[in-house]
Amino acid sequence: MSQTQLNEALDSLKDTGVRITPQRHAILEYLIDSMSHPTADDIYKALEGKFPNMSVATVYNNLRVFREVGLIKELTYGDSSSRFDFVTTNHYHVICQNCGKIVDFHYPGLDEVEHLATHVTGFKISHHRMEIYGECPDCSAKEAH
Amino acid sequence: MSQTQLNEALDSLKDTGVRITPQRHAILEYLIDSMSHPTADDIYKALEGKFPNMSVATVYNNLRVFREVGLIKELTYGDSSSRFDFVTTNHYHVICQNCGKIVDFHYPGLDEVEHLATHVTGFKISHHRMEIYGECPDCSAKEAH
DNA sequence: TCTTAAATTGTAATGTTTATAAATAGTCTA
DNA sequence: TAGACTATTTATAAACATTACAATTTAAGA
Repeated sequence: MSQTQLNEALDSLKDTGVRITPQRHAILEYLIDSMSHPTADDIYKALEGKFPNMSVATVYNNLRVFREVGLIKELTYGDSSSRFDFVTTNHYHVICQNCGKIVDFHYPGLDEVEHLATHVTGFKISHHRMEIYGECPDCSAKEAH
Repeated sequence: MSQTQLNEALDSLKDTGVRITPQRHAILEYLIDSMSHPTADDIYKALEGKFPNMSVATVYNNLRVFREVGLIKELTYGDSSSRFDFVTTNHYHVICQNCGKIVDFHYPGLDEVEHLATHVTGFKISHHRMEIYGECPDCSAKEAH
């Protein structure tokens, strides 16, 4: 795991005056380690062993805190529940419409889109998000069988 | 209103073997006319006068049908409920993070992104979505007061 | 160690969306 | 046009994710 990322995250929490609780430590650690994009429930279930008494509300509360501090991004796809992604470098996501697999896709940020949007709409643009949808190689292979 | 769009939509429903009911007609008409991006509940409330007995389930059912036929797009932003958009030309959305206003932003489709994603990930890409976030002029003006 | 405000917990409540079964109504055929 | 078949609507209940709340616990600074 990336101890550096975790420490940096903890520091930035301290700087914002957010207390470091064992639960927060564990949730952050899980978000950094898991190469997936877990839902709140995924996190809750994954930490059940370590924190048998942890409440679902704690997971949600802290995910909100982390989001407000800018440590994580909330991804809302079509499905019922949000997914959470630890913020590292700028990247987009490619999503398999068949099995739901999410693959990181590094691509230079589309700054020119934001600039044009500023001109056309008069908005003060802060950021954008993009997702790319398709079928992953595994699913394509299975289909061909 | 665009009678043409409505008729084309009704035709493409007929072609797929979907029955034209008064409720479907009204929901489609509302989606085409409303320049906003309504939620299922918005639609339900808007048609209450015309169809006092219409069920919420009918709205949801038909929005799913329309989506499957490709007439509308379902947009899942951060908020609690999905929004629905009648598909016309390719455009993206600029969203005000303060008041929630959604403005259409016409921009040539980012085909090269899809191509690169194909190469890098091996996915069979079908489409992508992008949203741009910021603060609308009205909200900026109010803040400055 | 003590104090205090913040965080956690457990539970109830909210709100959106789906499932289900009975009633209704389009559309096709004769 | 009438009748039959099946899709659709309705009403309601259920599922599900997320939030609100009050009581308890705890992190962190003095």
